[in-house]
Formats: sequence, C-alpha cells, structure tokens
Amino acid sequence: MGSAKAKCLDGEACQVRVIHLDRVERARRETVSEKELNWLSSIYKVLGDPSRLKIVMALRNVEMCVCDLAAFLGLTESAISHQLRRFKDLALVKSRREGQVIYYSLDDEHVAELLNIGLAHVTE
Amino acid sequence: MGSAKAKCLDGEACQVRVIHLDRVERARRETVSEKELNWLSSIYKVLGDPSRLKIVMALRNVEMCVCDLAAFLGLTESAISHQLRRFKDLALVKSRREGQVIYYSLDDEHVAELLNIGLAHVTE
DNA sequence: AGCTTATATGAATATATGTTCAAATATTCA
DNA sequence: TGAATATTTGAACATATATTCATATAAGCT
Repeated sequence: MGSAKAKCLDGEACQVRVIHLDRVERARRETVSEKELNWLSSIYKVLGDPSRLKIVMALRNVEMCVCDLAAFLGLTESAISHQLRRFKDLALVKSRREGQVIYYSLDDEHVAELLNIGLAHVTE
Repeated sequence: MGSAKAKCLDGEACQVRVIHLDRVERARRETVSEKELNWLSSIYKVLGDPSRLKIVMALRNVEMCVCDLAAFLGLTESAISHQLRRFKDLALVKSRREGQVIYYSLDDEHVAELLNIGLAHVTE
C-alpha cells in the first residue's frame, strides 16, 4: 500500500517509524529463528576471509596438512592452525592423524555446494 | 606419498617447510586468481553478519524501504542504510525510488542460491 | 630417556568492522 | 518558498579479528 504514514510497533510509547507494517509483519513471520540466523551467518563469515577461503578451496580437492597449507598460502603454520580450528569448531572440516602429521579435509557437503555456487558466480 | 621429509619451495634460500610438494603444486594449479578469491570472499563476508543476513533474507521475498528494515531488525535507520550500501557496492541488492521512499530488493540470483543452500543447511 | 618433527595454544597487536549520533541531501506537499 | 519526511553520509567508538611470536603438547626416531 502506498500510504507513507508513520505507524508504531510493539505498543503505544514506541518511536519506531514504519511505512509498510504488513511487510514488516510478513518478514517477522517468515524469518528463521535468531539462533539459526546466527549459526548460518557464522558459516558464511568463516568463508568470508581470503585466507580461509583459499584454505577450504584447497581442501575441497586434496587432503592437506598444516605445513602444506602454510606453504600454499604463504602464511605461518600457526596462522593456518588457528584458522583450521575455526573450521573444525563449525564442523566444516575434519582431521585425521597419521603419525605426526594431521590431515585436514572438507567435511560438509553444504559448504561444498556454497563453494561451487560461489565459483560459478566468479567464473561465469 | 607418505614421506614426511621437508622440502623447499621457490628457490634454494627459502625456509618453507613442505611435506607434500605435489599437493601444494596441485593446489597452486587449481586455485582461482587472487582477484577472484578476494571478490568471492567479500560476497561470503557480506552474508556473514547476523544483521546483514537478516536484511537480505527479508529482501528475498519482499521489497522493503530503510525504515521497514530498521523496524524489522530493531536497528537505527542509519545502520540499515550503511549496510545496504555494502550490498549495493557488491551489486547484490538494487534500489528503486518512488517519491521519498526508496525500495530495496535482492538483485543477484547466485546470492539467492547461496541463501537457499544455507537455509537447507539450517533447517534439515 | 633424549631429540626432532608436526601441530596447537595463548598473549599481544594492529587493523577491520558494526553501530550510533549529528548533520547533510533529496523529495513531496502546503 | 518553507516545513516535513526518507535516506545518506561522516566521524567516533567500542568490539571483533587475523596474524605473529613464543611456548606447549604430541608423536616418532635413535
């Protein structure tokens, strides 16, 4: 509706200006829970850093250890380890120990899909 | 190959420790350009914040103006405007003026796909 | 047991970032 | 023209974050 008249939400005393109350209410109805939203955004966020994106792109195809990734990225092994922990905390990457070497690989098909769509976006 | 012997990259004098040179070289071969990587990560990053994710989720379904989104998110109109500019800079959201009101909506099908996969990830 | 290698951890730091406030534009309406 | 509405912009601030350095853990080798 075109009426650009200010309205109020959440009671009388509020100061919130709203033009399309119906749309706001619809958005309220259709949104996912705050918890799901936070989780989802944390997954996008972990991909939203060039170094981490490069890491996870590499792990899509090959299992790699920390020092391989450090050589690939040109970063400290410590930096790689810190970032890998973030992936593990979100259960996006899994690890496998073989002697002293720990091999990392991608562990989430949804993330693989996210990366594929991103690549399609970039290479089209 | 299992040989955990240190090797060197990029010339003699370097100190880079590598266990699987072949894998590092393969990763080098298969990676996208630095420029594409930065662009792609910036797209994930812009989705990697709860407020922005909520904005773009809402814009998936309905056209909304700044103050609608401010009411929906419980944030300042200024905050919304700042975040919308980031989406516009990446050409993920488009705007349409109608009198004093500016309507925002999603403008990138790849991003819509990214959101769909994310939602599938969350709601499965 | 010691010694080396591979990775992890924690503190420290410099930088990036999200939000707010105050002020500036831009558009409509009287 | 002037007042009111919708949005934008820039500065400021508090918080988050990516990386490095130094140190700790863990496993294999002699």
